[in-house]
Amino acid sequence: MGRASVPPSREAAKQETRDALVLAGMAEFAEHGLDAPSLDRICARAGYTRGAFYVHFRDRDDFVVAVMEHVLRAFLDGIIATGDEASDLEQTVRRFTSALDLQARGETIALPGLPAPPASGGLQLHRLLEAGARSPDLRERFARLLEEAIARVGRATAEGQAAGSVRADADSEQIGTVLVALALGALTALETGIRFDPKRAGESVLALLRAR
Amino acid sequence: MGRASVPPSREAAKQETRDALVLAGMAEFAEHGLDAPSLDRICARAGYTRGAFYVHFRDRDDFVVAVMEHVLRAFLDGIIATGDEASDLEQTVRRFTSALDLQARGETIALPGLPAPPASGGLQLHRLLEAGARSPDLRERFARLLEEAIARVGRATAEGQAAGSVRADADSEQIGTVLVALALGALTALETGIRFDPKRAGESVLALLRAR
Amino acid sequence: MGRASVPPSREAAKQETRDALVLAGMAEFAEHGLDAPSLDRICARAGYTRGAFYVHFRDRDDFVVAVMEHVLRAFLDGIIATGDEASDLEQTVRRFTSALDLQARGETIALPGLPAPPASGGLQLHRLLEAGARSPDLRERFARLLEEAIARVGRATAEGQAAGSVRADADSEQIGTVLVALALGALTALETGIRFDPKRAGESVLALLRAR
Amino acid sequence: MGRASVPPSREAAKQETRDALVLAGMAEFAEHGLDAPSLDRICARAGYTRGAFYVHFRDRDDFVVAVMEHVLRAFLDGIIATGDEASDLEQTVRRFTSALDLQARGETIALPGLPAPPASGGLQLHRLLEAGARSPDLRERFARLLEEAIARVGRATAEGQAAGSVRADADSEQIGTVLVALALGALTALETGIRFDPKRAGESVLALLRAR
DNA sequence: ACCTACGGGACATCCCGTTCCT
DNA sequence: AGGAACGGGATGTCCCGTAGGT
Repeated sequence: MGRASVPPSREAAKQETRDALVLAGMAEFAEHGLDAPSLDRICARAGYTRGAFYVHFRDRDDFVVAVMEHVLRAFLDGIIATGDEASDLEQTVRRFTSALDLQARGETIALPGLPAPPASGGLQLHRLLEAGARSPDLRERFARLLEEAIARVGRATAEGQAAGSVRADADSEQIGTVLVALALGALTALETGIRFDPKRAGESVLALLRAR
Repeated sequence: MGRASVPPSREAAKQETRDALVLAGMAEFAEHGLDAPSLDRICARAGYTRGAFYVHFRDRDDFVVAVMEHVLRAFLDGIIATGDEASDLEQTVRRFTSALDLQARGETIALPGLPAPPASGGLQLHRLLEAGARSPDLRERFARLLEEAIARVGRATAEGQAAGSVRADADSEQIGTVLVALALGALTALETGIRFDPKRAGESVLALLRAR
Repeated sequence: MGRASVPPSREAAKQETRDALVLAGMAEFAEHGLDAPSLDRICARAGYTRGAFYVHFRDRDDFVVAVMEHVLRAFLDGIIATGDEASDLEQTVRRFTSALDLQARGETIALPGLPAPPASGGLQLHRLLEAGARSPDLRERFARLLEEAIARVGRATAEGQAAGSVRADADSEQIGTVLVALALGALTALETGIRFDPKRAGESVLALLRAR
Repeated sequence: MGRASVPPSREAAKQETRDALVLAGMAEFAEHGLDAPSLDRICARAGYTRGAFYVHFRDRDDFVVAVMEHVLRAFLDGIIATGDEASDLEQTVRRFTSALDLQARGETIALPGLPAPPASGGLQLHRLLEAGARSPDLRERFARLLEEAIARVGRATAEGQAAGSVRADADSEQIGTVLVALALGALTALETGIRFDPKRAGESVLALLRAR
């Protein structure tokens, strides 16, 4: 402590600028997609010009990746991390399908960290994949995250098997993989606009997994 | 009918030009993504200029959609349609996981209609979704296709149940939905680069579905 | 003649655009100097964008040269060419000093071809020289023009000598050179803001040249 | 006075930095013109960064003016001031035309204070005028200098008339004005690249002025 | 006094869509 | 149908002036 708070002026101002740009980017991308918004529009919305932009980002792609990272983190903080304790398998699946259900109704997942998700339409998985195609770094980050999810679901499965609530004749790790893939597929299915009811699908899967 | 015997040369030449452009587009998109290639590059590769391009396509997006439709059709013709008769559930799943396995090894799915898929990396689902985001028309087409797949898998499930090889305590239609979503998720998983073994995952799923 | 006037559409439109840009450039340069006006300002004033600009000019310097050529031509058409017949030496000198006198009062030389010389301050010799330093082509053009002026004044001198109105003990060609240099110097002197009366200086020179 | 004996090291170091910047500026301007060299280039050449620059100069224009003042002073010290006593008119004219003749041959006027004028091409009057257009202060300084030259030439003329070597039927002050303007014009003429022989022109002028 | 870096603004290139022309 | 090029708009680089920081 002591005098640590006196001159955060420089670093703070810089971070403020960067954040303003990222926020503006999130809003513009949510409203008009990843390609349409010009840097001038985004910078103007943040109250800066492109001169400021290129202090913080190498180029447009670098910026897109930064924004998607922010979105991804917000999504995870809001959806996964909230209740990471009571990780019983049924609850995990139901929490996820509920979130999807909200998204299916266009009500979007409440993304904490956003002033107001204007018309975001939720996570937009395909944009995340697209950004990942541009940045191996982001792709890697996303992959780590998925693997962590797989591990977590796998553990929940094993616990369920130990407790006798999940059928025992299946490799718990494989079940983790399959369920996470299914989650990705559900997101994709929603984006394609096909008739897809997340809750019913979730119940069907749970039925398959239930002991007996 | 009627005056069909006059030289179709006019129409044929036109179609030839269009095809050349689409082919060039597939190659460029496969090599450099959907955004990078300029129309000049693509047209030059096809042996034309942009003047010809705008005779056949409304704008760039229209062209992207046309190319993706072509890719999608080729994919389906090659993977699904080949053996659409012996639609027993296990075979359907295995055929798909084998295709994914090829893709996982980077050997790409042999796309008939391509001279030589240079570095395409297969279907690139996220590009298809991206294209769908631009064109409601393409999205709709893709959605219909998925729903047909769901119906087909649902029928296979029902037949399996009737034959006693698939567990009976599940709505066959829901199983179709879940399996197709799972297929989409598997494609997505591969694109993210996570450790994912399509064949093992497929076996796990079949195990869950098996009677007993 | 015949049908020469039917479709001048393309070429004419192009020339119109170019002219509009040059006109806007003249106005902006006259008001704010050669360096200050941005291309965006100039193009906006002409009713276009920079996209149009680069169809007609290689870069900013190329444009500056084009504008200065236009100014130079206008200056010559207005000042020299008007009365190129009665080229007796005294008249030539007086016409020029009168023009300078106008410029000295800030009233600018009426430049035909300009809608209204806003605050041009006349020819601004130093800008012409500056432009010449950037473009050997323009410099060359300006040099040719000066040499023609020298020749013309030389002839007028010789005629004056033949007629007995100009002292005979001087090389008429040298007199031409000296008088043109003097004209350049007078323009320069005016730009420096020193106390300089063109008419009186002209009379002094004529006195030196007069026979007797 | 007072405390003048404390080490002047502070002041001296500062002046040294300023001089280094001006010297670097002269070199860069001589090599690439007034506009092209960036402040970063100039400062790097002087061994500093822009941080040092803005301690000594308000902005770029201020710097350009400072450099041009330096150049002007060097020019005057070298050309005019050397022999300012023996101011007989013929000698004054001949000294100037000799200097011009050197410049005409591209040998440049030896500018004391320059390590080696790389490709300076001498005074470059148009740059001086350009700088004057930016700085009323410099323009004023230049104007004073010209008026002093006019006065000096005027006196020399009057003396020549008194001695009977210069024709008496002319206002000596006007002759001064005309000769200085002629000098400016001669400089300009050289910069345009026209065929111009300073010595011959000088002789012609002297002939016009000679008594008889 | 001097350096580092933030942010504003200009310029040149590239690309797309349209229009005239062949 | 296809080519050529005009004109609009976006991107990235460069440069200047300023404000923290040493």
